[in-house]
Amino acid sequence: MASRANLSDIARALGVSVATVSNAMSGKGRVSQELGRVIREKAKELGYVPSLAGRALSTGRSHVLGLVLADIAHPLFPQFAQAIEHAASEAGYGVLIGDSRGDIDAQTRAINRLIERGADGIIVVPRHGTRIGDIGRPVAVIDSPSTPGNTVAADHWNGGMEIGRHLLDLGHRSLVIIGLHADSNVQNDRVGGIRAAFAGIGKTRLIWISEMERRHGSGCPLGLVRLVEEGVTAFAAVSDLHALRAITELQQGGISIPGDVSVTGFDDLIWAGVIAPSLTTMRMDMDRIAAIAIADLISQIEQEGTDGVLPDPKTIRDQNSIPMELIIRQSSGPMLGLPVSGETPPGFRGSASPTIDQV
Amino acid sequence: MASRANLSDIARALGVSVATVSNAMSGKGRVSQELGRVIREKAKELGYVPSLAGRALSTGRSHVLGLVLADIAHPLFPQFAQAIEHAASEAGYGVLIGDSRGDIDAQTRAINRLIERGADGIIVVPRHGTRIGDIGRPVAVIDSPSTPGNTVAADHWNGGMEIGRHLLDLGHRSLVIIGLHADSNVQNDRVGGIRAAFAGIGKTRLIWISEMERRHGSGCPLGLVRLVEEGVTAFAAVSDLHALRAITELQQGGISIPGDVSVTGFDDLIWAGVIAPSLTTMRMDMDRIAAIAIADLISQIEQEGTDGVLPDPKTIRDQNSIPMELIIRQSSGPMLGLPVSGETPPGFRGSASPTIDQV
DNA sequence: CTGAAAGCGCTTACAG
DNA sequence: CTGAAAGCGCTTACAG
Repeated sequence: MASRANLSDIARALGVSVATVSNAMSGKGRVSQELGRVIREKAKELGYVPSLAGRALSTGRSHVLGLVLADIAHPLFPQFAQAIEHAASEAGYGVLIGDSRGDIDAQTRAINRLIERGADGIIVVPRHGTRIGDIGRPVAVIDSPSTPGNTVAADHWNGGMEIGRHLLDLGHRSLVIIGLHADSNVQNDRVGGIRAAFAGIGKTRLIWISEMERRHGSGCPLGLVRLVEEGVTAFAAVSDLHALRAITELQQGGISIPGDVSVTGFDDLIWAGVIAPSLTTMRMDMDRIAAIAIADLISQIEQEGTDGVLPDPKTIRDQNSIPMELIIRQSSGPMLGLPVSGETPPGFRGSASPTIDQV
Repeated sequence: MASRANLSDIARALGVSVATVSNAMSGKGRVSQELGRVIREKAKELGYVPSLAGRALSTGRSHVLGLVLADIAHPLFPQFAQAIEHAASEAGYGVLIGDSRGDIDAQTRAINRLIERGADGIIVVPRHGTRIGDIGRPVAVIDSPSTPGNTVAADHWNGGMEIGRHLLDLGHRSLVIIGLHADSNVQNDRVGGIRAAFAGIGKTRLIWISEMERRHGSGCPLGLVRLVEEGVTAFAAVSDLHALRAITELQQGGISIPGDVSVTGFDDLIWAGVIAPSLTTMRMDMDRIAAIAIADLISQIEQEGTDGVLPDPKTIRDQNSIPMELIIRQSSGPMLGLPVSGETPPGFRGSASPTIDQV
C-alpha cells in the first residue's frame, strides 16, 4: 500500500472496468449484487479512500460548505461551529471557515473567498445590521425569523416572551432590559418579546450598551446599582455576556442576586452554569437549527441547474422558527422587595455551602 | 460569462495554448513578459477564477488545512480559529474544521476525516492528557513547549512566572492556584511557573477543579471564602473561566476584589475586560503562534516526498516558545490585609462611578 | 449487467 | 519562448 489505492487499482485487481467499480462504490449504476459485494470487499482490502478532488472535478461539486460569521471571535461561534460541523459531516460535507474579523464589508469578501475555494454553498450568520445579497451560490442565512431572506433561526421573540413571563411569575414588575446593538434583528426580537410579556403588567426600561459605551468609553459601568435604588428588581440581558457584566457590577455594588434582584441572560454561554449565582438563560436548539440550515442548503445545491422548483420560501420560513429553551438557574428568584443586603431569601435555590474538605 | 471561464477559454480567446496560459498565470514556466501581461489581462477580463479542484487533482495538493480542537466548544476556540484562518488564508490555504465534541478517541477520528477530505496537513490543539501519533500527514501541534512533539505554543511556564511576580509585587504572600485538569500540560506549565515565582518568598496552595467536581458535583462551590478567612489574599486561576468562577463566588460571599483579595486569570477571554472588576490576565500571541504553526506545516507539506531534510525539530522548538503578555486590570491590587468589606483600597485602579445620565 | 471512452480543469515534463 | 500531449481520479452517458 505504498500510495493510496484508487479506482483503477481495484479494477485492475479484479479484472473489471473502472466504470463498474465506480458504479459499485456509488451504488448508482446497476451492478449485479454479487459483483458489487466483491468490489466493495476488495476496495476495503486495499484501503481505498475516494479522491474528493477527482470527484469534485468531474461532478463540479466540492462537497464543502463555507461557514461565515462576521466575527469568529463571538462567544457563540463555538456553538454554531460545532453544530454546523456535525450536521454537515453527517450529510457528507466538510466545513470551511471564513472570517472577516468583525469588519463589515470584509463579510462579503470572506464569502467570496470561500466560494473561490470551491464551496458549494455558504452558511452565514450575518453581522447585526447587515443583509446578504445574491452571491451566485446557494446560501443559508441564520439570523432571526424577522429577517427578510432568513432561512432558519431560533424564535428569539418567543424566547424573550418566555423569559419575560418567568420574571413576571417570580413577581417582578420593574424590569431593565439590557441590549448591545440597536440595529440587531436578533436583539430587537428578544427585546420585543420581553416587552410584550410585560405589556400592561409591569414596567420596562431599555439600555443599549453600545450607545452608552460610545458616550462613556468601552467597559464603562452601566449604572445598574442606581437603578436598583430606584426600584428596579430585575435585569434581562439579551446575551449572557451582558448578564455577566450586570451580575458582576451589581455584586461589586453589594447587591445580592437573586436576593435583591434577579438577572437573566440569553444563549447559555460557557460560563452560565459556572458562575455564582449560576445564570438563568434561554438556549437555542443549535443542532436543530444547524440541521435545517444544512438540509436547506444541500437541497438548493442539488436542485441547482435543475428545472425543479424550490420550495416556497415562505413555507420554509414558517416552519423554521425554532423554539428556545428556558434554563432556570440561581440568578433569578422571587421578588422580595429589598431585603437587608446579604440576607438569603427563602426562595433561594442555591447549593449548600462548601465544607472544608472540598478544598 | 455564462459559466466560469477556464484556462482553455483564455487560450482560445488569445490563440495560444493552455500550457502557456497556465505558465503565465502561475509565473512558473518562462513566458515572455509581453505575452504574460496580455494573458493576465484577458484572464481578468473574463473573470477567470482558477479551479481548485483541477489544480488539486493534478498537483495532489488541496491547499486546504484541517484544524482540530478536541472540543470546539472551548472558549479559546474562537481566538484559535480566527488566528489560524488568518494565517492560512495569507498563505493561500483554506481551513476545514474538525470536532470531536470533547470525546477523546473521536479526536483521532476527526483528524482522519479531515485527511480523507483531502487536507494537506493538520493543525491540532490536543485535548489535555492526549498525544498525537503519526497520522501519515504533516501535523502541527499547538499545546505547550513541554509537550513532546509540540510545534509551537505560548510560553505558559513563563506566563505563570510573570503572573506570580505581579502578585508578589503587589505584596501578596499567600496564594491559591486554581486549575482544572491535573493532566493538562498547559495547566501544569502555568502552575509550575506561578509556583516557581513564589518559591522561597510566599506560600501557595493548589486546587484542581475537576477533582473537586468529581467528588461534589459539577458547578459545586470551591470554598474560596473559607480560604480567605484562613489568610489567603490572592487567587491565580489558570484560565479566565475559573477566575470568573472565583470572582463571582467571592463577590457573592461579600468579599471585595481587589479590596480584600486579588484574582487573576489566563487567556484574556471575551469577558475579561467586561466584568466588574475587570480581570488581570495573561494573553497568548495567537497571531504569532498561528503564523509559525502554518509556516511549519506548509514547509512540511512542500518538502513532502522531497529528499530535503526537515529542520531539526529541537531547533524549531527552541524558537517556538512564544512569550505571553501580562494585562493588568482591576481584579488585582495591592495587598492590604483584610480591610472592612466594601472599602476601596487606595491603590485601586477602577473607573469612576457611573453617573445617572449613563443610564 | 458491464465496459470503452470522453471529459471535468489544471500542471508538468518534454519537444520544438 | 511556446505548444502538444499525457495524466491526476473520478463520473457519466452511451454502447454492447
